[in-house]
Amino acid sequence: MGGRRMVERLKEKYEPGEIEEKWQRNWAAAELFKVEEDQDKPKYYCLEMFPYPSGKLHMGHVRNYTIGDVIARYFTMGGYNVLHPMGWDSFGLPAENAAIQRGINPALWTQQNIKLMQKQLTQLGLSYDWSREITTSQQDYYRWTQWLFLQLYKAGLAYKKKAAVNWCPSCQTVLANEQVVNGACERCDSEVIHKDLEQWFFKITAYADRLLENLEKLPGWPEKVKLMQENWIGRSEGVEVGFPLERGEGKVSIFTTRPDTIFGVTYMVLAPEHPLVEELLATAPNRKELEDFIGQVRKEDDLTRTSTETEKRGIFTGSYAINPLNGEKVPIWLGNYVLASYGTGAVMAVPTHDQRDFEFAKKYNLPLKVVIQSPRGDISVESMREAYVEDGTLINSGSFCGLNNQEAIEKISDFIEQEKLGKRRVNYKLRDWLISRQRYWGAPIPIIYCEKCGAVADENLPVVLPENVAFKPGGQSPLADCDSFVNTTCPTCGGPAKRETDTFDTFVCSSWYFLRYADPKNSEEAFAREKVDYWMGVDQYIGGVEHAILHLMYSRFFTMALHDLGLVGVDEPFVNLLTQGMVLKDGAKMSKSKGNVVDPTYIIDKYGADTARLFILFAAPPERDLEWSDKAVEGAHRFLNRIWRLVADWQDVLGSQKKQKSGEAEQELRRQAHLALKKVQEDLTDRFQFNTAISAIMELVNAAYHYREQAPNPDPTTVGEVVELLILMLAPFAPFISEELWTATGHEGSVHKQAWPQYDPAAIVVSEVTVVVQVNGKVRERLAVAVDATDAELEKLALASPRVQEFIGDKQIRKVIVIPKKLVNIVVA
RNA sequence: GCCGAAGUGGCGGAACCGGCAGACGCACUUGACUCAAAAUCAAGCGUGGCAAACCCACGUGGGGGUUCAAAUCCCCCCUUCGGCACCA
Repeated sequence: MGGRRMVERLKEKYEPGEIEEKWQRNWAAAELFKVEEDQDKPKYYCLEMFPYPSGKLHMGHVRNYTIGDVIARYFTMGGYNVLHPMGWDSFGLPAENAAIQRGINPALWTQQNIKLMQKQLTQLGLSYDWSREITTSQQDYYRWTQWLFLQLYKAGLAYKKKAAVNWCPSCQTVLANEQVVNGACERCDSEVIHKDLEQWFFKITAYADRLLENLEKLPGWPEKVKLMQENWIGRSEGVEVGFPLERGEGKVSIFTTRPDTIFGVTYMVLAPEHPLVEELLATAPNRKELEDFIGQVRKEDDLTRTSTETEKRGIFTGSYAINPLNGEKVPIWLGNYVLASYGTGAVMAVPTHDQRDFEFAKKYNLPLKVVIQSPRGDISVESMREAYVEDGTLINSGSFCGLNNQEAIEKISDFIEQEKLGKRRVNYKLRDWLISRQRYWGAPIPIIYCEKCGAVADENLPVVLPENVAFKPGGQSPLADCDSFVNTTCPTCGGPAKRETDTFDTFVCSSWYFLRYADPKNSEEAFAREKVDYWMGVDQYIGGVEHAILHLMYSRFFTMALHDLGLVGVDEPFVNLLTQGMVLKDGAKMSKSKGNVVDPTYIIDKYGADTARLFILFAAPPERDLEWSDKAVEGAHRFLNRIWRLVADWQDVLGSQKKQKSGEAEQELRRQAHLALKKVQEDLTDRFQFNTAISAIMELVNAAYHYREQAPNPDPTTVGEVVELLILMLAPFAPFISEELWTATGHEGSVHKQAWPQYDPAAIVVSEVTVVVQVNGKVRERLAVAVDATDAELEKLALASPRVQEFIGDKQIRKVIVIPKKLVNIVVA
């Protein structure tokens, strides 16, 4: 405990506005939260997902950053060297829209917004090391985004190809699969259409297996998020089998996870986009009908096309293939329910054991053949109402008859491979990540197209985004029209060449920002490996669950790829992940359109940041959704007032030299303080239960008020210790008032640089406990008993109670269960 | 349709490994202070029974089960939220 010095009296009233502004200034001047690598302390990297600088902080941000701040401050007090940075994910459409609609320069608009938000974050009392601030739209950052892209490009992990891609007509750009939600753009909700375009991709599928397997190495991630990623990657094992065409040389390759049902194939279905279709059309007698069908299906939008609700439709092509396992002739159909983009774009159809095939076969009167019999033996074509998809025994399957179908999957796969009919294959739902965007406000893709040399990497970085461009209301990217940008020379041959005019998806920028924080000012390289290796991985990452797939999977991919290139030591970026719940008002997410938005600035102005923080931490556990309540905010404010008055009241006692007797009341108060400390510590260490930690502090304050009532002459030693502990444990939650009270109680230095206090186990010890006595499981008596009472003594005491005897009456005692220090249960019959 | 999470007072929530259900806060009621109100302090506050209780019964979405003992474990069902959605 530091020495006390004479201090000014605290004002009677708690006035957060004044003190919060004062400490904002003092902390900034003292660079209180600046960190450097330090080999003598354990490091702790605490990170919250950085925001898009919209210019206005919303409650979701407040919650996200408050949670992170409590963790950062708690670990700092716990002796860790804590990295707690903040920055801006500042490329993106809103800046460009502002330019188009209001003629504002996007860079300037972004810069202004950043200023506004910085101020709001500072007001919240967040302990960021602002010297590490990064802005993804600035050259000193995006040149390294470009550089990292080139490293992936050279490693064969970035490529350009023509493909049917998602196009948002409103945003006027392509989208990654992950950005399409129910057939609509995740940003603006417009219906997404398909376009055949040449686009840049990252080969994330090369990491599909690792992204999946590594999930097991992430025990600190919520199961929910891991499951979502697992489903998104969508790994399935099966075999790819070639069905030779009846006429001609070709064959139709299909992918199936159910090779055990291959003897039950009665037809096959191709996607209308399948490359073989054109060939089949040439010889088809019903060519016109087929073309009509294809035209119809292709016209349908994605949502209808892929909905389970949509009726399955198909048409026979007139051609046949041969089932290579039994030589049967199999008609080839086209169908709207087969996806060109998954597997081979063609399926074998087993209507008896696949529900989709069953429905299709029933509709078009295609034959059915049972090849798996249920253990009850009741499966027959005649009695079937739906496909039989359970396990069973193989029938009608040549030499494989009699096998259990699970075994048959292996045996038939082996056979297919031996006979070279096909081979085992793993398929993924995951597609490569489409990273190019037809927008202006993003990092330019550093590629130059030369007529002689083709696509050439531009190593002369940064490729600067030109500032003076014309924004047109049409919504098209102005980069393509910017001649001074487009026209350049080829780095290889020096001849005339043109630049790529697409920019990166902003998710590319945010896939490595956590690495840059380790070395944010480096102008020679993206980051020094030793600095990144010191700070990585992120010990605690905090953000909204809406990034469960997008940002969190892209960042994992990036980290793995950079690890393989030898640029970073870790291959997983985030060790522990906390996904915080939403902030609701009237049961719904706060949104402008619903008119239920509560402005954080308004709350801070009215009650102070400490109140806002305390409310948001207290109202619900962090993972759960939080319902906003004006009344509960006032409750949080009332609590801080209560602490303020207590300390103000006791200021005289603290300064007093008078020794008072330390009696039972003092001992009890001390016990409460150390109990609270233990509870807060446990709640912050094991799991981030801020709500119960705060309730423990509230109980301590209640106990202190109780003591004040009881003891007209409070003991300065006890009061001093209790107040000191109270302020220390409040510090991570409500940093401003804690700092003010810390100073006002005569301490030197910042409360936020103090070591977390250790609770005194001796202070917590009690001599007596209350033991509950039950008769047949119902509580009938409570006894005050010595803590060290033996089981036998407890039983004796319980039976001696007249009340207990009353309930036992003349019944026989069957059993007595004794749980030391807790309970005695007497079982009677 | 499939996968996952959650259902506890008037409300937000607590209850760690099966051991006193409802901590803490909000709302509400009462008392003190005040001419009065607000603020503050103190006390009460699951439902039903009773004049009342320190008494009794019931009570953690519903139904069953395991156990001396279940909010907690098992089975079935209902509701809400989230994710995926013809992935062969």
